[in-house]
Amino acid sequence: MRPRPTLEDVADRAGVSTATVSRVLNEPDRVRAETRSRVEAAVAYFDYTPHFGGRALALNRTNTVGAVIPTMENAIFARGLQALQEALADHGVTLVVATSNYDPDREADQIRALLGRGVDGLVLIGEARDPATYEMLVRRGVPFVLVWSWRPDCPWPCVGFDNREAARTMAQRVLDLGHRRVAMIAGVTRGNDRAAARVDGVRDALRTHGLDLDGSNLIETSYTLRTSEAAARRLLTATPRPTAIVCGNDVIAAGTLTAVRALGLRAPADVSVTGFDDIDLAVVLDPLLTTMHVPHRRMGQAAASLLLRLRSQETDVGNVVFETVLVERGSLAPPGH
Amino acid sequence: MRPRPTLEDVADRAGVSTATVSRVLNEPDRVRAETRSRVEAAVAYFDYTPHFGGRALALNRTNTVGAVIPTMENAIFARGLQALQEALADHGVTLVVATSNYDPDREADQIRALLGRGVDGLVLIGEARDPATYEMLVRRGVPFVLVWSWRPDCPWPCVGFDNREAARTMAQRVLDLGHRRVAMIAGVTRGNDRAAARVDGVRDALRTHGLDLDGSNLIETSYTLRTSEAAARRLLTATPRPTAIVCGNDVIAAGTLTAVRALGLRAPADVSVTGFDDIDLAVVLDPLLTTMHVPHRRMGQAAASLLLRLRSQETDVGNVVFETVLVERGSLAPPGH
DNA sequence: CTTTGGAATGATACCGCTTGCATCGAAGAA
DNA sequence: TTCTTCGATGCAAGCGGTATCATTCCAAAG
Repeated sequence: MRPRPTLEDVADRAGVSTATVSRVLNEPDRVRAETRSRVEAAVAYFDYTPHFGGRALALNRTNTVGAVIPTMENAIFARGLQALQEALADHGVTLVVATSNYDPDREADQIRALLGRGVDGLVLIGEARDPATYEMLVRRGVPFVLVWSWRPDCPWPCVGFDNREAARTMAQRVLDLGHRRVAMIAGVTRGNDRAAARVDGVRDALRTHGLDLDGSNLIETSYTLRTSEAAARRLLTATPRPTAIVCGNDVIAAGTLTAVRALGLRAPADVSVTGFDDIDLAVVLDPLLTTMHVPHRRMGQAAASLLLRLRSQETDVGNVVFETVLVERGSLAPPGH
Repeated sequence: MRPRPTLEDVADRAGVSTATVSRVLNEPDRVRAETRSRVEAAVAYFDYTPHFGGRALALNRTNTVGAVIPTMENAIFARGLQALQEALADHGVTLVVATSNYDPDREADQIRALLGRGVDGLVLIGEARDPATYEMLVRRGVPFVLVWSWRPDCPWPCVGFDNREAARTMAQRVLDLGHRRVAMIAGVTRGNDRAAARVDGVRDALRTHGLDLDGSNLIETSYTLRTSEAAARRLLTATPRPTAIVCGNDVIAAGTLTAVRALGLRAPADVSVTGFDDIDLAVVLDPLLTTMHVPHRRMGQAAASLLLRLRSQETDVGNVVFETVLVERGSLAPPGH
């Protein structure tokens, strides 16, 4: 195994200086065609690729952006990341993904790790985090964009939708169908503004009917099948049993449907169930899940676009707000149907 | 926004040389406690973090390893990646993930891209790829490990299980229950040795009963709900209808169950369905999916371990083979039950 | 023929960090 | 007291690129 070829090796073989080789690689037009082809031959001969570290040092950029997401274990973020990655790749930027497992401290660690790795841009999920983190990002001048949340007056560049409003819409629909014993299984709201906003939205809707969410009809759970099934069991074995359960996301809804079945009940006849996010899972459940569709891919693309603009010194790129769409499938029906 | 602090800034403030600061950061024991704490104070003062490029250049390593997976859009690889990432992080190594979308050419591109980013290790899925790619990896001396496949005499370091044998076991079980009209919906086998091995395994089993897989009872499809549902419809509307459909993975099985339901049939009474991989999806389907459990997390951990050893010049690290376990749930039953 | 302008290329100073080697000083040995 | 030893620290040479500025060369203008 020979040592890795350097610019100088290529330059020597082509009989030019390293400067010229560098130019051939970066601004081909600036060198005479004949020279260029000689250099290209030498590059091919060595199968030369620039040394990442050298380049990063000279340019002071890595063309890498990082994303910190809560988890890869459910598909919620997958599609958005895929779109993000593709859009960035079109501009020669690589995406590095890290996960926080919904833990704010761990998220901060991962952000630090990515910065240490020299990312020159960051995509973060949601808005809720320690102000010190924002301060650090601003101080270091690292461009970043927040995805998945949007609210009026968000002070940071963000791409998302109004979780609260979307959840309100969903709950309103449930109420419109005649449900009055409505419960909610929410995601853990600590450090998770999306989960919190969804709770608020459901509460907003319930209040217009003089109802509320409290200890008796609101449970927080992590986004896993196991824990959400347990939560659903609690709700479903209470008296009186709710006629509808609004879930914080599709995974929770899946767990809930499992509990419904396990208890010998039927959805939506005995209890309606709604989800949120509209991941693939929603259409393989039985009954098909009524859920709030979120434009995953478009969020990923928009995040890429904002971030690229921020990277090129553009300031004040604004926000991008998407609409969500309530997708009615079989899991929601009037009570008793 | 001040310019990023450098080692020199820290050194000046602490009244020492850059060499000492570097030592404090990398081999704290080699510097006197009193000096060390002065340096640490200066580091804290500037909130200094080493420049990635500078470090990579001086050390000629990035402490980054790359993984190229087919897709993030289904959960098959998520858990393994998570485990891989955690295990690597314990050793100060960052994981960078890229996706190929099951396209061999694109995979090669992504490998090149990762090498260009200076990864000093690579995790790849499966064994099937252009020999030129292997040659390049060897020539550049980049350590790599293959995950998700294993076969006797695999010439590369790999971590996985015997897909063929596992598929054979599954098909054998189907046959043991009395099924004779058995069909398979496989993943696309081009460039995917796991998919191909699973087909081979099923074929092995069928042959012991004088049966075979051919154009009439074998369909290849991409790993998506939409395409696999379409494939299942084709099989289920043929005459005579198969009494069991062995699927190349759980996603395909989910699509198949959707088709079963859409056609007014019932599983397993009218047709049994089996999956492969045992992702979370398997336990929210109705009926619960009989599938082959694959030790995702352990594969991720083992891959990390092998790769770390290869990185530290260790050679000939061998392979790691896992057993898979047939998990019987509700979707498989004797024909006509 | 000389002059001049511009295009092509070369020489070289960084970029920030690590590390081998030199230096310094204090403690222990002679 | 002088010499040795060794731990602690500094000096400075890279690591592999990029980019500025200087130089060369050639052709067209004078």
